[in-house]
Amino acid sequence: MDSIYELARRAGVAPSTVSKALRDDPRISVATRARVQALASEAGFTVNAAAQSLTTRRTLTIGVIVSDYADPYNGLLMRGIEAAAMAAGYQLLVSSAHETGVREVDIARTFRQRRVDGIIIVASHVSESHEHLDPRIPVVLVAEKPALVPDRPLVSCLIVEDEAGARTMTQHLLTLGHRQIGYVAIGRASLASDARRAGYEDALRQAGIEPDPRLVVVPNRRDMAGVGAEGVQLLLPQRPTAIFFYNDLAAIGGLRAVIDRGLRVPEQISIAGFDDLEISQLVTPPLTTMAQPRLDMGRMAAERLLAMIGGDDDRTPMTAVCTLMVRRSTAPPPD
Amino acid sequence: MDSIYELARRAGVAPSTVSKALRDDPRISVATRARVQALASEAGFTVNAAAQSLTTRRTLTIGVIVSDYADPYNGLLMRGIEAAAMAAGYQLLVSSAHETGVREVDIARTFRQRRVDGIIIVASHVSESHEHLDPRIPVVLVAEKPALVPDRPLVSCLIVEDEAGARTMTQHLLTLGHRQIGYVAIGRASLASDARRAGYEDALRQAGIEPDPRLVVVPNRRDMAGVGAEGVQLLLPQRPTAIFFYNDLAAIGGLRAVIDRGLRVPEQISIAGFDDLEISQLVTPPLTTMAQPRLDMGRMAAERLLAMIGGDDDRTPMTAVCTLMVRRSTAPPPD
DNA sequence: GTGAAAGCGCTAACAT
DNA sequence: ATGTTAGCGCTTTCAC
Repeated sequence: MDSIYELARRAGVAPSTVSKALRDDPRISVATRARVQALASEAGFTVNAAAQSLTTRRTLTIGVIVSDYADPYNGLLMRGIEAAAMAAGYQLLVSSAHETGVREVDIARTFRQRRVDGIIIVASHVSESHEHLDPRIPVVLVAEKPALVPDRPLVSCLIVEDEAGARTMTQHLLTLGHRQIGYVAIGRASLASDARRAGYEDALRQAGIEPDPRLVVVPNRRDMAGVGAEGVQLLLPQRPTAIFFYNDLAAIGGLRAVIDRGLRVPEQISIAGFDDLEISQLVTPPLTTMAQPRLDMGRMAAERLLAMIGGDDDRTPMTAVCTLMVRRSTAPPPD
Repeated sequence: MDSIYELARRAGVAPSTVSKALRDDPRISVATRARVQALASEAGFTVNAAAQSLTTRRTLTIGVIVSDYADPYNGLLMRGIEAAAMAAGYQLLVSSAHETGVREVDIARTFRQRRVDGIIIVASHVSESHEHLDPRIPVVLVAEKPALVPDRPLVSCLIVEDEAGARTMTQHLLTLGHRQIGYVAIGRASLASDARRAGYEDALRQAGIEPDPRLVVVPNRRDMAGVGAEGVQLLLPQRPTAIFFYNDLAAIGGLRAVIDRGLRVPEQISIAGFDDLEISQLVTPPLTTMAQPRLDMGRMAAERLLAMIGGDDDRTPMTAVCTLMVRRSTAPPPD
């Protein structure tokens, strides 16, 4: 029993009738629909999706490229994407672009081969991957810079307000009285890191402070916690009273390093991050950070993609608004 | 250009020749193989996976059921699974069983419908899900109790040494001199939590201490950090000098709660977890915990599944050995 | 070394 | 309300 023909035989109807009945097509009488469905579930029969999509030309599959499964930033995003996708009857084919640059091309190729109905690229330093993608299928880029998003049909993006968020955070630190504020960027080319730095410098200038380039460091370490630790090491000689890190993971690594040097947070030095990971409110002291509505972002991305799959081509970038979460890692500077 | 027929026409050969050429079948001359492949990549052509799997009866797809994308426990596991799967040319169709119990049936159904070649169920309190699965396709259960794993063909499992790990951890605390050791379990039925409790009690008995039921608490909160916090609240009146938590997330929540009550860790109270999440070495103080080789576990699970897909039916449970990571959250009790 | 033909399991027109 | 037929795009015998 693994085709509709067999079921049709058993039910004493035509295959096409079974096909329709199984999809609850109203052209089939309620009675036979029920009968066929009962027979199917009794026999544990499910239509073969491959055969189905061969005729319908839709796979009901969304390809998701995620930077790394182990990056806690992605979790809620995935949850949001899945929620919206599932609600619309779509499944997720997931691939991570973890490290390996080469692999992106492969991912793109597999997605093509599988004829996914659309693609979501999450939080990538993977920006180039969409260049390998089939231009006929819709793509949504999450947390990508508009500058990197080609303005072409079926390509949409969701922007995080990095610059504005960083400005807000820096203003928070300025308001507390800090004047020596460091920024820890990340090494590999990251427009998000650049944008956050721009917001940081902008806030300083608005406050009449000329940004001191020695207060901006770009660690070489590849892991985020390492970036934070190295950032602290590079920055401490400049005697900052507050350090703003590219993201929470770096901030938590930095926090660890600062504490290990015997400094007290926030009494002697303030620490701030960006992202608001679930863990950030649990570290000691709880981290002041900019929250990103990641669950909603995932949902928005998936919904936009579904709209594009449905034929809509609204490409206006979506925007995720960040919210300042003031916790205990920031306080006025020591006198 | 979206079928092999068109390509065949352009190449001036038969479709079946293209089919073979594209798969590098040695029966086709090197010359035509090269020509066809060149033509294909030039035209951006890829074979339709649906059509392909309709004939071959393989989808090269592994269905993965993961408890929750946002659970940091799963990240490395997924990474391991993907690494092994990709290496063998398989893709991952991922679904989370986040909360909603009902959904498992749906996931099972979609996996059936899509004819995935095998299924990996990760870290589930989702244990019943395999009951809905097609008995003809291989399944690997990760971090499941053998007791819950039906002994039937094509069902394999990877066991975490919960009891032994918990015993080791408790012995560590005993060795430090603790006598009043609390255990924070989790509310929802969890054999892992039960097993860890058993190991904990066993170690106590071995040390000549009769386990005190009042030192074991089962919080009601649903989120892990909340479980930890509530556990602390329930346990503190019993004046434990050390608390062993079901897992790291709970331990970190508990750590937060203990510190918020003005207690110093580890000077006044020791804290221990289980799992060794990436974050656990970054909290303050860094957490003493049992490490699970999660990356390898993922890899092992996938490799076993691939073996089963390949026809092997070795069902002997695989075992993940845990390692004690002594960090700064544990120390001798105060006098 | 290459080709012709049948069939994988389904859906979509088009009958009836 | 149901049945017939012709594909969807591929692989697989089996011929040549």
